[in-house]
Amino acid sequence: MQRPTIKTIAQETGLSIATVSKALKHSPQVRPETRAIVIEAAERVGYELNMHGVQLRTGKTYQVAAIMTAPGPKQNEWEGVEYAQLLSGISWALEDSPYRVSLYAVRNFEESQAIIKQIVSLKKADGIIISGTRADDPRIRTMQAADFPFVTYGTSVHNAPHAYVDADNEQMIRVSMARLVERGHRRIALLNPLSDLSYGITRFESYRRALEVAGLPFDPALVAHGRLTPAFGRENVLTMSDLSNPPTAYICANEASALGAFSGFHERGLVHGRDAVINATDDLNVSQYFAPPITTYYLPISEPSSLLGAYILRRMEGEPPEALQTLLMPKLIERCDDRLTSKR
Amino acid sequence: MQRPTIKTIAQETGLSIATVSKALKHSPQVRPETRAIVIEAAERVGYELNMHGVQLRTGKTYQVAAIMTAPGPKQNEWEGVEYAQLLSGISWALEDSPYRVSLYAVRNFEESQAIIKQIVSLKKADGIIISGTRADDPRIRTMQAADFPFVTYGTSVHNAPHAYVDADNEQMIRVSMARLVERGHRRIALLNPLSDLSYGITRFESYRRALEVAGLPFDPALVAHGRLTPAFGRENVLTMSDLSNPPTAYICANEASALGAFSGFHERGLVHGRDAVINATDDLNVSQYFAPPITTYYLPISEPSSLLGAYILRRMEGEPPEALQTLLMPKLIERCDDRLTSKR
DNA sequence: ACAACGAAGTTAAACGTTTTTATCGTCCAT
DNA sequence: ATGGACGATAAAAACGTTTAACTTCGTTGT
Repeated sequence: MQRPTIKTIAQETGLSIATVSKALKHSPQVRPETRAIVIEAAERVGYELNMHGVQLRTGKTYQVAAIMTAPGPKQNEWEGVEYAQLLSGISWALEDSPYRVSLYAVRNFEESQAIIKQIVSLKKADGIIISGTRADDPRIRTMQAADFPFVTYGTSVHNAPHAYVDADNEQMIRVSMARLVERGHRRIALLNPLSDLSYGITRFESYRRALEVAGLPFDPALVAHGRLTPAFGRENVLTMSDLSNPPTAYICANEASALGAFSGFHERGLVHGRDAVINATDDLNVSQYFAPPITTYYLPISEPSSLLGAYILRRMEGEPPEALQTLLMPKLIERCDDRLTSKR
Repeated sequence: MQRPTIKTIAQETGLSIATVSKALKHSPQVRPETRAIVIEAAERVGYELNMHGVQLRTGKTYQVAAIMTAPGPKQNEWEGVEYAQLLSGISWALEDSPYRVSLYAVRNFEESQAIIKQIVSLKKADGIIISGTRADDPRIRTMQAADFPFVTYGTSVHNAPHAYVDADNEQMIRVSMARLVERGHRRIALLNPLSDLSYGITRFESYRRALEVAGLPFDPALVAHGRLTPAFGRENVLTMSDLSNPPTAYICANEASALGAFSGFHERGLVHGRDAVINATDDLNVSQYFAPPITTYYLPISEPSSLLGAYILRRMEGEPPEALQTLLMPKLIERCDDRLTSKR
């Protein structure tokens, strides 16, 4: 029992394989009645398109490469956990298309660069989705130079525009800073991602501007850049709370570092709401389970992920990238008043 | 500038494409000198094997399907986050092979069943990796019936043996129960995964046996089955702590439910170490950042994930499944003494 | 009435491999 | 010298699809 091919249908209907092929893809060159016959026969024999034939003939792979930068296997840290939901969101967005998600796990930026060059030059996929963009990202230049469809999770500044999805980090920090200032905070710490990441820069710049607007001085001791692990959050709370003039609020870039910040509070005997508060950016809705629950800017990760999937499809169809750019504003969820109960 | 093929090399060397093909795959039918010439030419023209040709010819896909059961896009909960690390571990294990990880995100068990049937019957992959196994898992029967290579993350009881990797849940619960009993606990709650999951059953049975060994009564009110979200942990602490005879220890099946349990403690004003303690199974090393840090049975997820990758490769090579079965014992990390400071 | 045309199919080539079968020397035993 | 065996390479077919080029036939305009 061989798997049926278009040849099977051709024999079944007495037509040629060319006509069968055209009928199945709704070519206008074949009469509706003929098409009906073909479709009927296809269903009867249980025909399913064999992608390998298509791929060889057309050169298309029907694969979307998702590049996932995760820490090395030795390094077990709570980092990059949101990738799971990101990937399923993308996968679902491609569900009704012939495309599949092909996963490329890389350890660092250099590896992702190498993988992307390979995918582009060897056409191992029809489209690429990357995250962790830098302001001037060489991977983006590679893909643009080859006119290769791609979407980034995160913005960048390039001469040629590209498709992207991102949280609106500028607005988020601006709103968040204004809110804290309004609640009496004068020393606000920023726990930021690595400074070469595009959104790290955006957040930092927005932070500085917010300070200026509020007429507050900038103190470099209140800003940390690093990999957003719990360890990072913890260590920075430990050092910053030892300052002669410690911060009364910490803005954490994700929930992992916020959890670590709590751990630092516990170590130092700091009480959330009395000595200082923690705000976070959250995409897994986990900070509602912190003790106490904290105020977060919540962007359900399903939103950007399904957009990423939709955008890569449209890019592969040839749609210009200008129309495929979205900044999503996270929703403020106030779980704390965030005013300090006793002035330090 | 076309991409070079074996035809290019054939012209370059004056040999036939058949000889070139054989030379490149180290067939003994070709003289070493001839092979050297071929290899040299291949490198000179920058030849790379075109997978589409071999896929069509051989019928192999060089894809490993990873089935990932994640909650629907609407449902943003901290669940399944360990998939990210699981997937990268698998991806890295396949790195030096020609195989790639193809991702299939499904919403529930039924969907995963349908997808697997499709992959098997349409040969959309050469191997499958699944998780969330049930004691008697219809997906496993599907794959076994078709003699399709697969590895499961989680055990099952089937007449025919299959390749699997899992944590040693039986031992883990046994050790963990004995340790708590030794520290004076008489009312121990079990926050368990859904009862149709194989490891849920294993854990539950081990729990009951441990109670018997310790001479303690079984109280159904101290056992909960459910999706291991923070909400699950929280709600069960809330209801169980309201019992007239509440538990003094909670064994949580993962770190998400442990976090939720802490949230429940906070809500009820319970103090960890005084009123009750929480133990957890951890694979992301995150419970060290809880306040206070708790005792966990830690299995770095990189271990099972790289085994999964290695095993699926060996299964696809035809190795019998009996040799590809591993139970990993998590490491006990005591971050608390777990004796209650004041008898309730 | 006839060239030109268009609609609807067919033929055949092509994509890049692998693999079965055929060819051609060379060497050895008889 | 002749036949057979063997080692190394070549020729050709095949995997399933798409598509350019061609055929056929009925219709249309002059």
